[in-house]
Amino acid sequence: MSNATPSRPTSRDVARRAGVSQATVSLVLRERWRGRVSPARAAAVREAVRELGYRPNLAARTLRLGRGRTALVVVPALTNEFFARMHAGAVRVAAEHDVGVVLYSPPTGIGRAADPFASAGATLDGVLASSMAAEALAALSGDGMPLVMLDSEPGDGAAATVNPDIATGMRLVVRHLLDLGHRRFAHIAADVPSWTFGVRARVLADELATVPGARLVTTERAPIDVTGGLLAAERALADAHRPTALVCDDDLQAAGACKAARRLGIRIPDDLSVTGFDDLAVATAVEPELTTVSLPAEELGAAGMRALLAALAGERGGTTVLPVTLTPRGSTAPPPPAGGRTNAPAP
Amino acid sequence: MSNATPSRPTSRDVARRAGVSQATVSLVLRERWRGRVSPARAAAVREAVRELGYRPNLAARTLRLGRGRTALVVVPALTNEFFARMHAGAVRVAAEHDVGVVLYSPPTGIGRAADPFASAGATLDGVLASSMAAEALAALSGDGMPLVMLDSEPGDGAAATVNPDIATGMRLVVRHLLDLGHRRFAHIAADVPSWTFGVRARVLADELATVPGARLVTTERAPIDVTGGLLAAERALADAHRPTALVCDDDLQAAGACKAARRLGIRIPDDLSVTGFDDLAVATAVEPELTTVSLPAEELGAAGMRALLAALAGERGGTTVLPVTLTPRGSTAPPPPAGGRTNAPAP
DNA sequence: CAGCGGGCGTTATACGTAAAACTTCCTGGG
DNA sequence: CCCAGGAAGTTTTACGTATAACGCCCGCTG
Repeated sequence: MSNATPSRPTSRDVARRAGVSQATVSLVLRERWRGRVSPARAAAVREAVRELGYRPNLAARTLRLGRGRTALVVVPALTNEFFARMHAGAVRVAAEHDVGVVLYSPPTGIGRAADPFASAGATLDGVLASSMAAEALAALSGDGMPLVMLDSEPGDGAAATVNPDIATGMRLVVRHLLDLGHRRFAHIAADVPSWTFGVRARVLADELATVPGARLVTTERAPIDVTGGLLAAERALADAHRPTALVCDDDLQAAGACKAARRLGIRIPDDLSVTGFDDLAVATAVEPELTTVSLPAEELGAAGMRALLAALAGERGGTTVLPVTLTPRGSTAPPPPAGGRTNAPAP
Repeated sequence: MSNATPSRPTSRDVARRAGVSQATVSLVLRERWRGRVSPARAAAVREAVRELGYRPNLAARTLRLGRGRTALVVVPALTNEFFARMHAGAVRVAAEHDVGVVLYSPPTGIGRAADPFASAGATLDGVLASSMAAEALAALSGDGMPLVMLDSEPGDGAAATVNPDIATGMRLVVRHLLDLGHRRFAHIAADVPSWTFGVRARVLADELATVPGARLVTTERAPIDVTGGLLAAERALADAHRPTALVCDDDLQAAGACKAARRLGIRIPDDLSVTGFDDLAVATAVEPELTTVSLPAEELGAAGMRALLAALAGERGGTTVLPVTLTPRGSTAPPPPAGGRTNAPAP
């Protein structure tokens, strides 16, 4: 177990053991030996590799090849379940292709974009970035490093973009509520600038504009957490012309909104309908369960990584849009009878 | 934008530009120039570095030095909020010390431990592993790679171990319930083998044993999610001799348990007390909010990374235990008056 | 004045791998 | 019989960095 040399075996050690030259070992291991090395020797090399437990030194390989097999994944916040799931999908695909993943999560929002590249530097082959601002692109595209954007504004700098069909998701939510009879809406919006939230706000407004009498009473910006949703809902419901439907940008906010309503004695879904977004674990943890939009988070990350691998291989991909579905649950229902009026006549 | 040579500048390019040799550049950049390079030349080198936007090639540096500045972090499942927060803490500390982080999350539970080392190989300097089985140690300790365990059984193979004070956490939960008057308990336990869950079960049993009349009616194993907790609670509450307190290993399970109870017409906390563990976001999303144990997840990851950095520097650390706190909320209360009897008299 | 040590720099080499360039041997066709 | 050409290897070199080993020059001292 403990030899004189506890250091890792090199390809030269393998060569010595197999009785061949180091070059031959390299040829065999790189599967470049068709018509270059006899099958018998190749087998001997592989046997020696097995016996010594040899693993190629990645630093040396990367140095020699000019590129490694490592992708940088940038996510704003891993503690957000959606990003975590996206990341899991990306890591899974990367692992399948024997590509390592280095994670970068900006300490304070989307800020200093140069840092991760300084630390992971030349060993990186590509970048998979989620929900990032455009200025971060500049630092990268100049380096000729393939960049795939996830959940972001499709732009020129990226080799490819993979997005969930947010527009359709929000459209389904609004239609669902309109079909139930709702006309007075409030939007609890995420307080961070991001493509996905921009789309949600725009589609919400657009859809309401197509229905006479329907209107957006108020938009409240809030952090993406339970407390944020709670406080925002309190503000939204304080309005005399109270909305009957609360459209939230996130399930956590929706859960908070439900708490706020209950504290005000407003029943869900009888008096107020609430919708979330993303279909996180919390959506089925609360009561009533949240009507929400299910996003294929894992598949999004997986597709993003596949696009990045394709880009590394030279292919140039466009924008991929993944389908989303509306998942109706218990937090939405027709508005109360007086839903159309301000002062409700008692039945 | 597009030069003849789009490739990264090397230290030789910097040397040429500054009118010095490549060795001098290296000396300046490594801060090894005290009495070796004149301040004027050093400044010139730094100027050239700035102008060219030079970044050292990490692969070459790693190859030369025999070690890099990269740590492997192994977590069972990033989509678990607790692990995500732990990981965030570890990444933060690593970034502060200019150390890169490679993430490995086993595709299927805690399984093949050799894989990540194959893919990240020789460039790794140390490993920070969470909730891993002991056999994974073997593959590593032999390589002489420092290993720090998080949230795991303190063992010999690791350079250091950092754990939350799970025993105290569970003790606080049980005392809290006992003080409220509960005597019939059920345990909804995580169905994965892990140090932390073993401790919880043991402490729960031990504490109940110290109080005459107190007993554990049943232990139900369940996956760590809402549905798992829901189904387990249904089983636990089907018992004729129904428990008055449900101790869950995780907040998600506790949330599911609350749903199950409500479906059975059991009020929380009036008829049944439920406790969670970890203090995840869901704990305050549900109603009533969950009484739970707050674990310092970020700090755990941060302390683990600090221990790993210390180990890389040659220091040998022991076991660090981080304090936890009980966070009482609305899901616990004294048992109903008939709590001691099986057939409750209708009031 | 010769020697010599210290400040300032350069040249040369090693890390482990990949692959181009080269050598050797063998077979078959003209 | 001789040579083209391919199979089967080996030798050599390059990747970019860090540092050991080596000069050179200047001022100081015996």
